[in-house]
Amino acid sequence: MFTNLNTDPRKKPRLLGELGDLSHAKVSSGECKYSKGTEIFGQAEPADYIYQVIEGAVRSHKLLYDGRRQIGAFHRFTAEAIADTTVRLVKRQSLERVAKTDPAMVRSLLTMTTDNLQHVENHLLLLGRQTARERVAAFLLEMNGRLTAAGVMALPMTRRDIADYLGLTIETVSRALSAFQRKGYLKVAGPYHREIIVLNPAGLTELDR
Amino acid sequence: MFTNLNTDPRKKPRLLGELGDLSHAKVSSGECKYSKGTEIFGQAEPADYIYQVIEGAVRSHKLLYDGRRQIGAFHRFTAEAIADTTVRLVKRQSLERVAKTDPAMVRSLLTMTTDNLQHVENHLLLLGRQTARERVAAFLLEMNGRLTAAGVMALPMTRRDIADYLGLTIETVSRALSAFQRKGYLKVAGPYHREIIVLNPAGLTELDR
DNA sequence: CGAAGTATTGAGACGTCTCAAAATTAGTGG
DNA sequence: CCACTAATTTTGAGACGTCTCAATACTTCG
Repeated sequence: MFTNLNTDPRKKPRLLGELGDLSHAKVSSGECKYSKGTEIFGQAEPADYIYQVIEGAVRSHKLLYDGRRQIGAFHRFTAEAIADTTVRLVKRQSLERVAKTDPAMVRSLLTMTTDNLQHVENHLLLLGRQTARERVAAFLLEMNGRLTAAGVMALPMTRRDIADYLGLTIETVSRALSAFQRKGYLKVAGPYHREIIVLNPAGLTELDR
Repeated sequence: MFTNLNTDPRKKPRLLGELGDLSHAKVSSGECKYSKGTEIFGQAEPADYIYQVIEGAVRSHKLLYDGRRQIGAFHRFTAEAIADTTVRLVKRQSLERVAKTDPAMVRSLLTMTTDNLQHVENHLLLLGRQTARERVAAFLLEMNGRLTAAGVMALPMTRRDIADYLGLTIETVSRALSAFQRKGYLKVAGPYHREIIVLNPAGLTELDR
């Protein structure tokens, strides 16, 4: 998957994901490790680099001047929490040079970007036109689709991350989850950031139509 | 610009835009004309084609089962309203064949997709975290940036289109515009769908920070 | 065990939506 | 060009949902 990973809406770096593997490509790249909670940007000129997550999990977000935050996507490469992460840095300039000699890679990049675009456009509909409960239901089903089979999954992020992904407050997310539990749509167990959710998808799917 | 143009969130066609010109490319393409209000899709299998607007203006949107709509982007190639439009159809399959022989075109597509992704990700922030007035202000400034110089512009779409673009109701859009007029941020004149807006960007820019 | 961080719950405030009516504009046929 | 009708926009009043602020509960970590 592909996305911005920004603190400033005006800067436009890119984050590479699962589809492409640039490790053998003829680009000048370097790996960097970031521990949990570290800002990946601010350390290199964002717009000049492309990032690929090798291990860990990353969230990409944008900020408004007053701190309001919107997460665009979660990127997960292990079952871990938003945790220690290794990232490969690729100079954009270098990439564009390679693009001329490696058409397959460009095609791969195009596929990734297109997939990401589809995800983000679905997210527009969610943010623009769905209620709080519909958003939380959609989020749970999205996570469920990516993870373990059969409605059992871990939620490796905080309520704040979920809220900022769904354009809600943490209180509203919490209330929605509580309501779903009361209705028998899910059960929660386990420690923070590794909560186990047992889904009864029937109810949620109806909400998420 | 690049975007989905959907009635069904599950189908994923692509709409090409200003950057690329496929008319001379070695792809099998055909032009189609659509009059105002026509659904471009439903007439060919959406997922199998890529679309490029040649003349006119197009909006792309997604729908929920109950009719709630979210517009992802406006695409404008004349100053006209969402009006009669000519579209070039390119078979996706054909495009992928060409991609192997025409790396420049793939790079062009990648650029377009990346640009579109940036636009959509900014829109996520708007839909997730900005108030109604901030959204309307951002919309006006976005349109202003694309059109005539110096704060004079035509608004070639209905309140419903604007509302669905901003994730609001038509009433809320109307109230925001009225409030801006009362504050002296803008003046409106002219007929429906060709309203002339005279901006005083100072106030709006502050709102749109 | 204590402290800090995170999540849940409650009560009220606020903003947007819904529904309804009035005003304005567009389109049509005489 | 005018009258009439349909469509769109504006405005108003109240309903509803989410946010804000505050208190409590729970978890993690020292």
